[in-house]
Amino acid sequence: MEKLKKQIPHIGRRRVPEKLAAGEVACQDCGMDPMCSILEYAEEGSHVPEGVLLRRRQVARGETIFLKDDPFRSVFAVKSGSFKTYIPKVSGHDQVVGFHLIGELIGMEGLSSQRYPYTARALQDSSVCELRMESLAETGYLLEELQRGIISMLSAEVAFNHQLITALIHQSADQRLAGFLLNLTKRLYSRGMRQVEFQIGMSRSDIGSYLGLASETVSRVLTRFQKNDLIQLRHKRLRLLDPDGLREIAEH
Amino acid sequence: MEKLKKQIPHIGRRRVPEKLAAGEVACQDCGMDPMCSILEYAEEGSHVPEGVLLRRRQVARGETIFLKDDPFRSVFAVKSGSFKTYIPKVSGHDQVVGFHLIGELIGMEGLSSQRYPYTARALQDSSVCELRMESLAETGYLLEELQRGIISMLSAEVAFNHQLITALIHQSADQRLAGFLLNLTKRLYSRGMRQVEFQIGMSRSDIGSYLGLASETVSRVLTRFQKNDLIQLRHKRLRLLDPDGLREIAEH
DNA sequence: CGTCTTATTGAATTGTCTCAACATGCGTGG
DNA sequence: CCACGCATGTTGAGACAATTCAATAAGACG
Repeated sequence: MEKLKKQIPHIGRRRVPEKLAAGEVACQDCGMDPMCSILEYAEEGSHVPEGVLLRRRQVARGETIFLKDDPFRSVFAVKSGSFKTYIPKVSGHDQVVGFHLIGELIGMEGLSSQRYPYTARALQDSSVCELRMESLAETGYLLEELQRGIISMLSAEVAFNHQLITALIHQSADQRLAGFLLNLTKRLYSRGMRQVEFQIGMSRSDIGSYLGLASETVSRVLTRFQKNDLIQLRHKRLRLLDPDGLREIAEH
Repeated sequence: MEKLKKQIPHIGRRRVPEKLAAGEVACQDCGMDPMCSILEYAEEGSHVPEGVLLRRRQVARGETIFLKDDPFRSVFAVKSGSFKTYIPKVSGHDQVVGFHLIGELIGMEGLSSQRYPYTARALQDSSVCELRMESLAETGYLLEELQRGIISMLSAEVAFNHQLITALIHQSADQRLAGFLLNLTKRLYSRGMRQVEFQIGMSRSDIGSYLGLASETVSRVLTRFQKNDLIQLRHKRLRLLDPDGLREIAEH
């Protein structure tokens, strides 16, 4: 990603100054930025058709932006709010496969099969930017840089999943949750969200599904963390009081 | 991958007929094939430098082809034998993150960070082909088709990992092992290995690490499968006697 | 042929799940 | 704006699958 910027250094500077709504990620902190940059740069050559990049669509809490097995059209970036991606199950509980925070991308994994492998639903009122890969492909317009960005992102995703798998396998409920909380705040921090307190959109059962725990276990562990002054958790507002303590637990 | 072949239909036909050593995967069944094909095709234009594609290096059992955090150089394809990839842990057991059978690729995930995220070790005497991405990149030679192949492979990998995560979370030891055995044979079958009996290179603890089970549990379940005439397992030779029975268990 | 590693089997322990009751929050409509 | 009802979260007790520890058996390899 950073490499990409170095290759096209004039990008970013020439970007139109943006007005940030409260709680929105800045473009330079957004995961879509490398691709947006390339597209905007390319626009001068006017090869990019209209409607390839749709900016800041509002998505209401509970709304889906695509369903599992929908034909792959677009990659989305979360501008504000948060999403969960999950595989719907007939037998009761869905399987949550990911949380997508501010500045992160959704839908990339549809590239191979040309179908989305999961449903994406807003956990709270959110907004997204949409990159219509379909239109891009149709015009035969798939810049090498763009592809490189995609490759970079996908291989990062794979690495992250390896970590997740390792975590799920060997770690106790305490370790998983400590790691999860640290991961959340780390991700938000890297996107420029530097508050001490965060709104976590996901429910206990979402977290449980994602981490392979019963929602009751999630609840129990979180209250215990709270009793030990590791975190503060009121309703859906989270504050890490003792990140080092959590790290201690996560790494054992 | 298939799409790739359609786009360049003359590829494959023009390939030099190869002599297959016993137990080797045929080039047309190998995961590297789309990339090899492109490279060979391109050779006529003589843009590809020497030494980008190294064919059939022998790797002895127990030997590593790269270590975790080594600088990323190449992607490898397994021509014969099998490999495990794992994250070494100071505290005793390593975490196995993947098995790589005949015709499958290793190392792709190093692309993003430019370092290998795991160590790759031969489970038995094996041979590999090596694609030196480094040299490719240096010459500025990164075909769009090649990139598309990589993207396709990576997003398939992500999808597979989602499945794996789901499996690890909700499934019992029996289900995981049944699924694992079916997956192994399915992969071998798709690479042209059609024997009823296979040499599985991995130990019980490798399997346990990979599936998140104690090696004792793996052992117990496998012997139970054997008692129920689902499989035959002598030493390291495996035969599926009742795939439907296994499917029944895996899908519950 | 003996040694070292890997696999099997047994018995006791434990972390997490399930089931269940209760509490709290949230959105809706009156 | 409040009251109601449903969804979500908390807490407790019992059940159970898989782990751990341990002892033995069976291969692998020089």
